[in-house]
Amino acid sequence: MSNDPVSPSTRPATIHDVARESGFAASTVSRALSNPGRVNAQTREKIVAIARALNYTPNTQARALTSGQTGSIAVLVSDITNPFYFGLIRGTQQQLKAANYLQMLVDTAESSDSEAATIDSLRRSADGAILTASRLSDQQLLALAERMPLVAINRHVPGIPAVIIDTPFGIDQALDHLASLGHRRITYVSGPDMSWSNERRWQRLEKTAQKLGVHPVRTREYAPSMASGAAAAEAMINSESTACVVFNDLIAIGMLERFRERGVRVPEDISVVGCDDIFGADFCNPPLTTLTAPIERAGRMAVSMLLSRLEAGADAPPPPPMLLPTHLTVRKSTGPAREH
Amino acid sequence: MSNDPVSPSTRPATIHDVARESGFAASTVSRALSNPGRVNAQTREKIVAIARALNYTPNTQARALTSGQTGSIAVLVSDITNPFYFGLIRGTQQQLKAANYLQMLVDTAESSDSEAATIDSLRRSADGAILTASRLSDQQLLALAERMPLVAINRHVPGIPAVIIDTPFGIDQALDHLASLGHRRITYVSGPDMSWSNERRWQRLEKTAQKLGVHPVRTREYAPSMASGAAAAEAMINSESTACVVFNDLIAIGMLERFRERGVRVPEDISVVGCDDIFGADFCNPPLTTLTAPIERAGRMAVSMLLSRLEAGADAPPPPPMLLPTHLTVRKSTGPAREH
DNA sequence: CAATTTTTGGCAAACGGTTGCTGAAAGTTT
DNA sequence: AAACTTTCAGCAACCGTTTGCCAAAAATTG
Repeated sequence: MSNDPVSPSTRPATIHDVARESGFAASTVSRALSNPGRVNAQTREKIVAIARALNYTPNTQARALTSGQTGSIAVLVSDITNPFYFGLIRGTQQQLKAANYLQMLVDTAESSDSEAATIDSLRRSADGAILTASRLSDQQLLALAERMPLVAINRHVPGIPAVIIDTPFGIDQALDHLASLGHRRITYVSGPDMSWSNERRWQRLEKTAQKLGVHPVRTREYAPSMASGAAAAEAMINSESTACVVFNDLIAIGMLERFRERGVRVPEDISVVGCDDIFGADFCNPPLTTLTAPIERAGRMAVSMLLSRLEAGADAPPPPPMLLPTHLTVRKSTGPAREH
Repeated sequence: MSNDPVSPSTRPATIHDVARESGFAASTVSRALSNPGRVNAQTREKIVAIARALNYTPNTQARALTSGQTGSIAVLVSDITNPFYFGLIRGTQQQLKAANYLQMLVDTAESSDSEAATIDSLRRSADGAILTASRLSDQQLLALAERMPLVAINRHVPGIPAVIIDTPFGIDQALDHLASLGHRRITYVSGPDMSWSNERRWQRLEKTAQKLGVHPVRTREYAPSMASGAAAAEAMINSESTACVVFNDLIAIGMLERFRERGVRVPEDISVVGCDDIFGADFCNPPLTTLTAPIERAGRMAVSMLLSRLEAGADAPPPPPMLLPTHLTVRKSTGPAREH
């Protein structure tokens, strides 16, 4: 091949260049490229050939202006620091790429005011948004959903399409597991009070524990970071529980570290169950027994849901929330309860 | 407050709505909002007030059409599966957000053909791009750089602005460390042959090892994943080296796992040094001695570099590559060489 | 107070596409 | 062969901004 795959550094060819070169009108070129049935096969062929030769790429901005379609989806995460989101982002990225959409990654780390404002400014640049762990109120969320197609992850608000990882379902398995190992007093190491998932997990734990004749205890809230695992570990040491279920793996792994520093053996002295099965849960020390969540799959589902919603139009009835099951993955951080 | 922060579900206000409401022309509104000096202070105030009341958000697409500025930057990663990139993405995200840019995250997982094509289609939707571990040839990269502002990470091509994590510098420290522990034969566990960083690391290791009177050995290439760590570990076991420096932490952690399964003790039998210090390197078992790279900082730097390049204009001379130092973080995976 | 300069706001033409409408050409039916 | 239908391509308006140019108004100067 003598000619470069990359043309000289002139400005990109427009639809008008293709029109001039081919002798057809711009409108015909437009239709030839995006509305195949609307134009003679021969004409289309000719136009397509010329477009390719000119290395023509439609300008997404301009297209968005009339069609209203931007070809990109915003993915909002509340804290890009949390590895849980990595799986999610990976999932959304895969699916978006497959559907030829672009992913706009946005970190909303701030107050809910800024979150609403951010989304609002995005409304023009994205065809829809995927919200993970949104801090918006139900009303804010609903108001937003009227203005822009939305899918929420791990958040249930009636009327808003959602993908929900059914960790409570896994909680039952975790409690069965712990109860059968002889644990009679189990602490739930709580995540942020504002977190919807956190509340759900605790409620399920409380209920199921009572059924199993196990005594449930709840800690104060801890930020979802490894660092706060240290404090949580101390709290566990001072408690009388022999096992804990932790809001997420990040805190759990932090606790493991602290336990080792303090000479507390896991699982001989204390059993630990995490939630999510993030990257690292399998190779930490000891490997963490955890509720494996299909994180990537959740990301992919959310995208599919959003995309099919875009096709269906906003007036279509919102689909029911999609529940993704979790399962307990037993590793080395759980064992028989210690004797008193 | 009686009125919602979110207006009713009508379509968003345009500049014309603001114009009509305020009695000024659209052009004046435009100038009032984006070209402060060009308009009377009072008029501006009035317009700003009305714009706010109408909850007006400029349409980025339309703006991009005339101004040529999209307000977003593309970040290309070759494999979003690799946690190394998370740090990077986090860094770019932070800096972009601070500068009020949007991040378009793109996974180029494929052949270099598709990479070039992807970037080309992005040219219209982004003001610039950050390339991490690009598989493009030097020429392709240079051609691309003519058409769109670029910053490369960990890739040096003369004429292309770059941020380079100076791992080779750290390699020296690692070798000093290992040599002083009595290791006399050190294996470099190689990453992908095509990787620029991989080549640099090996060359430095080879050179420095010889200076220190240590015998350097190089393995075949391994894919940068935990899974390939198993094979790499086997290779180490069958070799006569007592220590290894591994292309990256991902492989290294995979090796650690395998060593444990095989009953090989780290660091008693074999010492392992990783590269990058990714999430997890501190809590794996044993915690990994590694070359800590300022990953997030690299992301931030790349963004700053790109942004200042956008301001300076493409004709400004390309800045020299920015070298970011690494340092050895000693944890528990390295120890005295075993006796023969 | 006339002449000149500076401010300030409006008109209209882009930017690069899409799309409703129109009419010519071609094909079909009687 | 006339009447009717379908296919196909072009015209022109429009999407929401920005910006060059112009003129009215205001401020400055002589």
